[in-house]
Amino acid sequence: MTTTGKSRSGSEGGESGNDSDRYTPANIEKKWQAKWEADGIYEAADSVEGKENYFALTMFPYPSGELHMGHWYAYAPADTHARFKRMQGYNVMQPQGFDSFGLPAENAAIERGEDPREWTYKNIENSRRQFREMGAGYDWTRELSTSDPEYYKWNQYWFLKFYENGLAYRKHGQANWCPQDQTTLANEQVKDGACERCGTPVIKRALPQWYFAITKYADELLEMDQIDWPEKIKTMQRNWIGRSTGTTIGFDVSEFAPGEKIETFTTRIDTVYGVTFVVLAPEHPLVEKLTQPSHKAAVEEYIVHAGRQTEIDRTSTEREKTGVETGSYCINPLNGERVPVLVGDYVLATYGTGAVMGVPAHDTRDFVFAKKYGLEIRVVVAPPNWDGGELEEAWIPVGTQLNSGEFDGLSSTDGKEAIADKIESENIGTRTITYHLRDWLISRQRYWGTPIPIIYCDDCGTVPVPEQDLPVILPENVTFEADGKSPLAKHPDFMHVPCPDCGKDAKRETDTLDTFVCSSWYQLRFASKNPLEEPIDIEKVKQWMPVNQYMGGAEHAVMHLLYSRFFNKALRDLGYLDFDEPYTKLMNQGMLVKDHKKISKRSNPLTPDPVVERHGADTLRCYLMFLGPWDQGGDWSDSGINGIRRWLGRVWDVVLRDESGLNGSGGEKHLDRASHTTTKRVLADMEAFKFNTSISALMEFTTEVARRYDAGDVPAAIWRVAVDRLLLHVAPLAPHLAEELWERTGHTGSIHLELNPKFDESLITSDTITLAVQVQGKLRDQIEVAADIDKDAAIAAAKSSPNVARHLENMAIVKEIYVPGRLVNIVVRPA
RNA sequence: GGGGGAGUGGCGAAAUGGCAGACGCGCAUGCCUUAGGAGCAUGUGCCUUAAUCGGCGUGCGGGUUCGACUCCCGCCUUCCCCA
Repeated sequence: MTTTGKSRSGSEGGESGNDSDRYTPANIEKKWQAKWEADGIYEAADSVEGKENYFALTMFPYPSGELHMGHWYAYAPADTHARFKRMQGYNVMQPQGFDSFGLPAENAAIERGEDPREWTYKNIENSRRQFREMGAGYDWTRELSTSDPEYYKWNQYWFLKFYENGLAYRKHGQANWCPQDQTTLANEQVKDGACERCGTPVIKRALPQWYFAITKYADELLEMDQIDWPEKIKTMQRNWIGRSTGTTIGFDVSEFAPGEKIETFTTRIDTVYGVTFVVLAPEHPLVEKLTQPSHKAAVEEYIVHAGRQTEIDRTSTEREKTGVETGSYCINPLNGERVPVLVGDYVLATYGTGAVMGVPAHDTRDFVFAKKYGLEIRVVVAPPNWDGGELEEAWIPVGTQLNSGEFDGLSSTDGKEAIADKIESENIGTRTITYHLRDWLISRQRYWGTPIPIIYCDDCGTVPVPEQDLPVILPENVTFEADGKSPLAKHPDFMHVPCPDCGKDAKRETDTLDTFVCSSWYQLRFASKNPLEEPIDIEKVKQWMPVNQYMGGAEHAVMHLLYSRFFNKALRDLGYLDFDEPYTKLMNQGMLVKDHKKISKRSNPLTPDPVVERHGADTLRCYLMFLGPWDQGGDWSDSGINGIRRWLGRVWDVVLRDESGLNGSGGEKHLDRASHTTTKRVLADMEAFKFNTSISALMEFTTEVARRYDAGDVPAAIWRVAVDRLLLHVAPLAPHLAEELWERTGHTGSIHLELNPKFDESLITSDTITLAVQVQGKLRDQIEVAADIDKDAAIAAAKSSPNVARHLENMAIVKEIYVPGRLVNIVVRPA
């Protein structure tokens, strides 16, 4: 079907005249977006008679400006899945909002003098518009932005509740400090020793900071049996929490520092008889006391040098391990030996006890260290069949205890327990559980965040802001300088307040909360529609939570997802929630790349708007889902999108055909089989997020429906039912197109409120089947046989094939295999 | 160094242990046409062939099996996470 009189330019949507006959996305998408919103078809009631609630949530975006193609890749398939669940009969609630506090807004202020508030809300507006253009079926009545006072007020509320219950505390300590962003960072935000946001190497800085006591929940956070999450994410969380069981043991140094011991932690107490030195972190408090005058100069120089290194440098396995002697010795409590105490920068003060026992024979790093400094390497866990010779490298696996006093001869597995027993019974140490997980550092020396509701009074100390004074409003008119102080600290009106307890002049806390606090509980706020003077609506939360399906990128595996689980458990223990986990099911989409490279604004840009303009939102949605399995990511190429556009054009064309003249017969079985097979495939694939194969199935079905029409071998009514089925399956994928065609083919009401078609297994099976026939496992023919054929008949039929017979000549049949409905395999050997 | 993915045509990819390459891109040939970034039809893994037949083929090397992209063992490459 071609139109005439088209101009050469603007062939996509600039046509006039016969537009109604052609698929022209621009003509229909805006119309339906407006109508859906006016009709409120995606607004979820908190309960619907006869329907189960289904909370579909996708990690909300940071409004950085434009939604880029990566956002589309995350949100469009997620929206399709939520639409699919709605058509499966669930009362679906799919909200959207904005995680709108954070550094980029503030950096825009510092770099370009833009007001962070204006910048942020302008971006939110823009993102909202783009979500609408995507055709996303969000319940906008639940929208929230975390930078709104009515949201962040409740961050402050939770902070106070945590504080009252010992879950929030302030501590002077070594914090991760990003010199570029001029702020502290949580451990989770340090990647490879650098700031995860800007890549600047992170240094340690002593500061008083606020923490959430997430480590109190370390053990419970390790329990993940009841959540249906990718094993990969669970593993990452387990590794991050990093529970290890071992033994803490003290090495006496009273000879040099009266009454003192060096506490060390080891998971390999079985090797304790092999200790030939002990290493302290340069920051260890005993270094000063233990350094002998003769070694003082060398140690001090070493410590200065170490202070200039980043943690990543210090712990890199590539780098040579260095150390320096203190001149002191300590006593191994197991064998009474006197071993040297060194300072080494590969030991970090912030992990474990800040000191390690050196067992060169059984630890890789200690081995290298001992070789370098000529320290003794004493084997105490003998490798199997060890000849007593020098080791080439440290022996890490299990072995037989040796040089270990009364424990000689035990396997090191048993030795570990026996030695730990002895240490505990003699009170020289204890079994200890340690975690890699640290408490969550939540203070940020930044402006664009939630003010921490604390006041410091000279007389009363740390005083929480009274609940009725919340929210502590983030002031306007602040000055931005990258000088490591929160702009709030330079805002006198904000800072100086009377003490809530005594009324004397006092100062506010000027740090703000880590923005991950905002995203730790937003799902509860989405579930609590229109809460008035409370953080969450407990009754509504019960109706919706936990989230049925959570979707988002795997980059949040150990930050957001862990914090959110912690929040849920903490709020449960504070009496707000009655469930343990926030997200029942988790799906991680993969990364969208272009030319195998990460998409980036500067070097590898990819924006959706031109594609939407040219092909429409439906085409882009479907194309992103057709690229490949969603969880494995996709590789964008411009050329492939035409295939999807053609398919949607074919759907348009076939659905709008006039079937009134159809009155043939004979093709009904074909059409039934195709219909029910398609439904079976699509229902299973959509449920499992396999959008790519769903679309393949629908492409094939589109061809079948057109073929039956062309063949004219089905009655009109039956053909039209198949077309409706096609549209219903297309609806979650290409919502505008399906809605337009649904209306044009005489239906009333939105297609998105319809239910998915069902399938009848008995209509899928056919009377005849094609059997593959193999000889020696190689395909030799394909034969058409009755579907219910038995083994003997199938084999007989196979042998009657001339091509098969040729391969059986002069052969003796060894075995005959029949796989019902699939194939025959004849195994032979030369006769 | 540890943990986890992934490796299949020119490209994106599909395949409960059972006909490898569905579906789509691209390409080729043809049709249509007011010549165009449109539409339709047919073909398209590689080698051989006029065509069949046949042979080869899922990163590499072994193994289990009547039968392996799929399961097992050992490598290689690559991506992500953690050190």
